[in-house]
Amino acid sequence: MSFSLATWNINSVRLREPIVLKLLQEEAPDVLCLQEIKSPADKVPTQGFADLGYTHMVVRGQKGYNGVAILSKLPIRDVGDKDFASLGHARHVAAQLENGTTIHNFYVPAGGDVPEREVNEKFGQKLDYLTEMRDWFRSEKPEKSILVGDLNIAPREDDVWSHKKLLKVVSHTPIEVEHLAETQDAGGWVDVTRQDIPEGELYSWWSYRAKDWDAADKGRRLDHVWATSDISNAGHSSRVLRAARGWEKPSDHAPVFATFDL
DNA sequence: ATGACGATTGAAAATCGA
Repeated sequence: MSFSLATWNINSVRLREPIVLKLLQEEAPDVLCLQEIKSPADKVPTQGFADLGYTHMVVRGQKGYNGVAILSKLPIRDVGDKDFASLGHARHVAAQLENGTTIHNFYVPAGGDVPEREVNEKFGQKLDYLTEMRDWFRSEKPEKSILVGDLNIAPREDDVWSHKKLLKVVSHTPIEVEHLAETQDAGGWVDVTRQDIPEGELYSWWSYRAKDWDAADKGRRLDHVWATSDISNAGHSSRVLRAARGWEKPSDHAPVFATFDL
């Protein structure tokens, strides 16, 4: 079988229900992983999604902050969550398709402003979150798995608009990139987006503060699609739907897509 | 320097995002 998947930091699923529906109508991924839904589970608007065929949902909600959800046209089974770094936040949930593929949906902490754990507790929490992800994957040895989400790190030089200018900016500092690489290595994860699009500038997030985000194009690739090496060759057709950043009342993130033949 | 904004809570201004 073949299924398509998208990951999107939606920045409030209730406020942006109209553009979620637009994405489902126009792009029709089989599975949509959302982050920053900023809603308790029982307040997520599900009727419109169900009307479009997305009758399955696995969700971890939280009032006001964070929150992740997996919407699916295909049957999915809730296979749990982990509270890495013991933050008490809803930042991870996993679901399994009937063919045995596990999908992890992550919202890694942003990490605050200053990239030093001594002066900024949030930065330390971000690093700790990644370290605990790493240790978990070392012990779990994931197989037949896909990991998506807003990992809040742009690892490569061509994942940011200016490598030099962002070296000391949280999301692109060497220590964060190192932590992400260790996490990726621990699970044997392959970056499917960069497997498909190995060359060139590629972003999935543009700040709300830019006067003209499209013209300035000062973006970062914070949103990722990974797969374990046993199935990474089944991944293809990766793309970023940049147009969604320009939709009515947009999220500051654009959705990232991939298709898997499994 | 992108910090020029936007969402949430709670009912104004603070907090968070990255």
